[in-house]
Amino acid sequence: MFDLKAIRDDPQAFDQGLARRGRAPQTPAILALDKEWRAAETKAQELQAERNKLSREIGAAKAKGGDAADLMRLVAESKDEEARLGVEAARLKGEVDALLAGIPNLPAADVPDGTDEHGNVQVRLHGEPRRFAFPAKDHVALGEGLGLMDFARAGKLSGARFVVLSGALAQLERALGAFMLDLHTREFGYTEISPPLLVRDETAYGTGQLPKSADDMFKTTNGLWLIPTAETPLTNLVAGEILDEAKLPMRVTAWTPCFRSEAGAAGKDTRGMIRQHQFEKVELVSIAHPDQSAEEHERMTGCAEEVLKRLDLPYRVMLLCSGDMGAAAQKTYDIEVWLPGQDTYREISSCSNCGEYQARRMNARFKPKAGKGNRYVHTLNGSALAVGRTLIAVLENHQKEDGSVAVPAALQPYMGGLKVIRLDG
RNA sequence: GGAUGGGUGGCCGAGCGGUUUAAGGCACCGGUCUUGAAAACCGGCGAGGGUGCAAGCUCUCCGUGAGUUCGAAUCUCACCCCAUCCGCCA
Repeated sequence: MFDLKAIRDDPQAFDQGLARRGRAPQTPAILALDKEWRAAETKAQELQAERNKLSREIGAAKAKGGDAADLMRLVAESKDEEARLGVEAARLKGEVDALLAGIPNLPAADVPDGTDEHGNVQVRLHGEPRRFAFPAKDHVALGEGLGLMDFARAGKLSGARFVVLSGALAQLERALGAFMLDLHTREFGYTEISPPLLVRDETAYGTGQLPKSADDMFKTTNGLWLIPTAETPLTNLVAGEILDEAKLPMRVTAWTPCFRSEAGAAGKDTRGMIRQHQFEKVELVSIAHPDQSAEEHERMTGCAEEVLKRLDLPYRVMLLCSGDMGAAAQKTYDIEVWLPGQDTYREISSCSNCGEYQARRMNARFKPKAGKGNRYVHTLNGSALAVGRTLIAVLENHQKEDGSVAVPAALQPYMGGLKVIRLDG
């Protein structure tokens, strides 16, 4: 959502921002509707003011035991017109709001221009792409080879894009989630949250999944949405609230399943665990002061990177270009992990600063110590990390020629001291 | 799922058809007093919008949405949420 006043003040800047995202100018339509709405609103309010005044006079007359029939007739005369204008104003405002709600966030100034992922810029590289003296297997070959990753049975239970993990791989998934949570809570000051996995329309709207991405989510028969990411419940924790400035930044984390219908991804990443309807993810969310959100964004990205460092996984950090960012983001870093089985880097985390885009939709504000009024907070979210894809990365990067997999030292305490996952267990 | 009681500003809480312009308190801000602080006292203090250069004027908001009325926080209906009890249940 956007500040209508800012759009009125500088429509050019707004459309230029949209152009960077490859969007057509929106302000002519917005401002035309806005003008109509304000005209209707002003007229309706004038009639309301008049009616309020007359009603007070009626009250006063009746209190004195007088006759108010003339005044009451006067009110009745303008009633239809007032109602008509009121409905008209509400309709126009609804149109403006609907238009604004569908527009993506404007890119931050330091986001590179571009139309797709080819415009992204590498900002950091950590480690070297791993090479083996033997042909690298992908996670499917490794997992199935170990007898611990079963797509056939998952298909029997649930269909495509599901997996059954067992034994040491099920344990590895649990170890990864627990390790990540411990890192973020103990070393980076995040508060662990166990949120609902089903949310209402308003909640999905607040973070921007609705109205645009309804097709990407699963809906229950009683109208709730299965969360596509813990960003949704975590960010909405502060919806409708006026926070104490001293409490910022508020940092929360959760390890949850995520559910995605992958409606537009037919044929993409159909092999293996890369793209599933259900996966686990540890999410970081910060509710930050507007002056500190850029700094918080860097910090959050660093927290996600730390997970990869401790698991000894090579990665690079990409600054997304204007055309490749999600709708809510004003700036996004993707972290891509090296996958030897695919001989490429694949996204394993996405850390975004959403500025006040989500805060406006959620009506999440804080009371500044200095100055008057309330200000919108900035919201940030980042995966740290996507557990399913981290599991893939561990398998592929720590594989050995015989198909066994070394457990990174950081995870061994979470696996009962297990050092190597091998065929016989 | 059934019954009952509730949802009022940042928080607590009164109000249950017309000076509500939402009492009172807490918190917060400014001031007096003080070496400083506390206490006490005085004053200020909800949000969003329209209009205007501005001072100001004005509209909306008491869970949400409809309705009754000249006039609704207050009455009616539906829905949502919370609490308690009962039922069911991991």
